[in-house]
Amino acid sequence: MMIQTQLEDLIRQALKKAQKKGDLPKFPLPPITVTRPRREGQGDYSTALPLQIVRDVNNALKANQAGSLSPLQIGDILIRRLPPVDFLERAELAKPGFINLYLSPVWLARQAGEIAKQGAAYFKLNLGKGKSVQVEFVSANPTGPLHFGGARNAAIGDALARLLEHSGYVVQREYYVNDRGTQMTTFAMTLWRRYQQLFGLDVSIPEDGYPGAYMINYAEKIKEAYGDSLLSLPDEEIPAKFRELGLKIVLEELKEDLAMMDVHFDEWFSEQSLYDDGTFAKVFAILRDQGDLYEKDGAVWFRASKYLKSDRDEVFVRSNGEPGYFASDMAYHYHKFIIRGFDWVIDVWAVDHQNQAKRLPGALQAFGIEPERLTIVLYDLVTLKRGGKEIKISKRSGEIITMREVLEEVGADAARYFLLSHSNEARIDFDIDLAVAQNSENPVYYIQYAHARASSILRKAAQAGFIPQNANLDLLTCPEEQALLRKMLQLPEVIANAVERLAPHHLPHYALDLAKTFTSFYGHCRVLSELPDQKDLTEARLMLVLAAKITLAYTLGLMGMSAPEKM
RNA sequence: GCCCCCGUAGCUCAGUGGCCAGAGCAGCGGCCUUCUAAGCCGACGGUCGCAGGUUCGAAUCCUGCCGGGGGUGCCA
Repeated sequence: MMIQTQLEDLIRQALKKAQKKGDLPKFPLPPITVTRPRREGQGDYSTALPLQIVRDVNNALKANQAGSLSPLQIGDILIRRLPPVDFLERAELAKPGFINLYLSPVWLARQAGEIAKQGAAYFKLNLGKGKSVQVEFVSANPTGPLHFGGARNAAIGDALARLLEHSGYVVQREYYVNDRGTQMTTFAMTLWRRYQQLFGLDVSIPEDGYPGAYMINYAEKIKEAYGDSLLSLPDEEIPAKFRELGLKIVLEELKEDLAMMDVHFDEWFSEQSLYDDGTFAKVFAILRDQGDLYEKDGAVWFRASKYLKSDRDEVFVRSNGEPGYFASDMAYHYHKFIIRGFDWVIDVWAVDHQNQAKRLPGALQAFGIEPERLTIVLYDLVTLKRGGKEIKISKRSGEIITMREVLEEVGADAARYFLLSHSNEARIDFDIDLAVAQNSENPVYYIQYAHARASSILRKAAQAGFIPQNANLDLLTCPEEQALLRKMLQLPEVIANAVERLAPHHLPHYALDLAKTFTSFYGHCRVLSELPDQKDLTEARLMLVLAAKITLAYTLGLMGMSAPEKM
């Protein structure tokens, strides 16, 4: 359990005890929170509980005609009732009514040993208690290479999945493949024309087709595999055949691109399969039988107004007979919750889907699915910059800046770091020059360097024959050592906060903080010493270095970044 | 029109009820016979978009306004 949570329990116990013993009157317990103060001298943790309960206390006392208490008096009472524990050194009262809590330096020092012994397990939480959660992310249309914006989706989605996995959830990563509908047909027909062109036929791509040069590459792949044998295909077979071939090529490419970022999916879920396996028909029947569907203007509408605070209904089946995106989304989420039974589903979408994000969870009530079970994480777009100037993309030529291009230029670690370091709702100006810079301007290298340094020290120590197994950790008392220990202990809190808010951007900020604290320790505290009388200290510090290395690697791992042994 | 997001140090951004607002970078001043100077230490730097309100306490919550972006489709 996190130390923060343990302290909250401690304060709660003190309050209960004070009430039981009659030091304080009885009133319902408020939520008790212990936070990390910003400033030094205010404890490792503090609580403003006396200020929060002073009114309740005095109202209760007034009812008993028993005078009144000040926040400081209440704080004093609570401190006296705090049960003694090994990790808490002392509690101090501070004006106007705070209780500042100081961790025991000896206990802190010994955590280095715990981390070294337990490894990553030290930081795992059990917030999820085995709940199953699906994280669906990226899910870009399979009609071409991934745009760079998709990289942000991948970074956020994968980091969320990792955070949840390490917090006691059973996680499934899913990519939703929009393999049906008008776009797919247009894609297939563009591909067909490009294929024909490769054999010198004078044909042009469809009016609203995909003009990008990558389509020619796809056509060439088909030519390599099939030669000219497809030219004679009957007209009615062309769309389906080229859709199938094109989809296969694109999906392979998507998998490769995402693998460059070390992003892997458990399931590539086909939209078309919802229609092939009867899920859509089932959903349609359910809604129809509930009276949630009606016809108007030749289309079938879903009575969204029945479930949402909205007077606008949704088109379910278009007048051309094709189900709309809303229908697919309903069927898809029916499949997620009812057929596959996920406890919780997180969809990672770009902000331009905000309207659907607002409506879909409520609409699922039509299937008896509580809206809270679907969380849609929205993130803002990414603009690419080079030398401070925005790189414009040309829609007309169909040339986009692909995720692969940027990853090849800046590297997956830097891309992950920058894409993750902004809150989801904030727009990102991604400066390629900065991400590529291998100098002090780039925090990515600073963080990884800290890990490489820790590794280097441990390597050298091993060569020198140090085996820090029974080190006397009580020797870790200097400010830099203690600061490093405190920072490492913060990681579970960072994870818990990131999970609670589904905000992975806290990780890169913490990582930088941790690296800074480690490097400061490195600068102040010589680890490897030749002096015989320093042997104990060296061993203790080696444990600390090992613990720091584990913590750094774990943090980098949560972000999907590598932790190099050498740089 | 209505709805959502953003507006914090020169720049890029954290911080969403707690005690004198933080980091990185840039700029300024120190520090390399020492485990990687891709480094360390220090000083400087802010009317938290504006105006009201709620609260013992507001960058954080509420209302209005200003500026930027997005949404509001028988596109996804």
